Amino acid sequence: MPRNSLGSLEADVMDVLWAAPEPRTVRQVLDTLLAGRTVAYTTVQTVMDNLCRKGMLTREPAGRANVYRPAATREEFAADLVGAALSGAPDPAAVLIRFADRMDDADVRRLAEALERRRSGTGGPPQ
Amino acid sequence: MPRNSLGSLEADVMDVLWAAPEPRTVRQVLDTLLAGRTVAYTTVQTVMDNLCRKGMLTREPAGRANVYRPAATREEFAADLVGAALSGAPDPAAVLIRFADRMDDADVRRLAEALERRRSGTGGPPQ
DNA sequence: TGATACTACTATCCCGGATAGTAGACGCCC
DNA sequence: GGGCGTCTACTATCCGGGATAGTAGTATCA
Repeated sequence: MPRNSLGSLEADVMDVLWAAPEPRTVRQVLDTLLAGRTVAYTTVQTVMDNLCRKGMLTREPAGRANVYRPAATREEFAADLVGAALSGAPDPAAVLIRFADRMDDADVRRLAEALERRRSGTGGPPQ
Repeated sequence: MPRNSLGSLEADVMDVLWAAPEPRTVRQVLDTLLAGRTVAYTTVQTVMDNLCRKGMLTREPAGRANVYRPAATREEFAADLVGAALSGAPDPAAVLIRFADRMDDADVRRLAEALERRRSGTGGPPQ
């Protein structure tokens, strides 16, 4: 079963790029992936090209190769997924309230505090 | 593109069953679906059988047919999806905080209040 | 200029969902 | 009680997307 709307290789590639402080070439991503699995250069290249077409990655020339960087942070992407999960639900807030029942107390506290901060208008969203 | 981890027909069937106050037979679901699309009885039957095998529906005999009911409410299912969307994110609460930026103020208020209620230990989750 | 590395294009395989046909069982009506 | 209609179970086909990778072309460097 594909992880999170991405295929398994796609997700692995995104993980590598999200973990990297700098944009990466296909070769660099491949080398990282080879630590945990076997996959051909061209396979990774195709997947990264697909991710570009889907808007998940941006590409820019660097020397004779291209470097790729995530178009969104992992958090932004995950937030999109949450939005998709909630689309079609008649009451999104009710779903999140239910979901909060499964969260641990520390996360609930952090979330509650963040919401309070937003409600009091203090917070422009960070970043 | 499939809606929310379910195929489009699967999602339509679930919508019918979630909207129904009582469990429904294949025939009844089919009749509802036929208002908006053309689909064969056996197609619906296969899809509902698949949903049973996936644990999304439960089936019980009723007269000479079976009736089907959702194994979980729409909210519970959506909460599962949210959980899946958050799995793999290193900081789930951060994702939700980011997502809250996209919610309208009324929903944020409701969510914040529900979280406060939970933190003060008042609320066993409804259901 | 030849070796190397990168890209673009293409092809194959596989899986899951969508779709529906067929066969068998069961109950009902005449 | 036998045919008719309905229901279920099983099976088959089709299609799209992801995974995988090969080939050809191009650019770069020694």
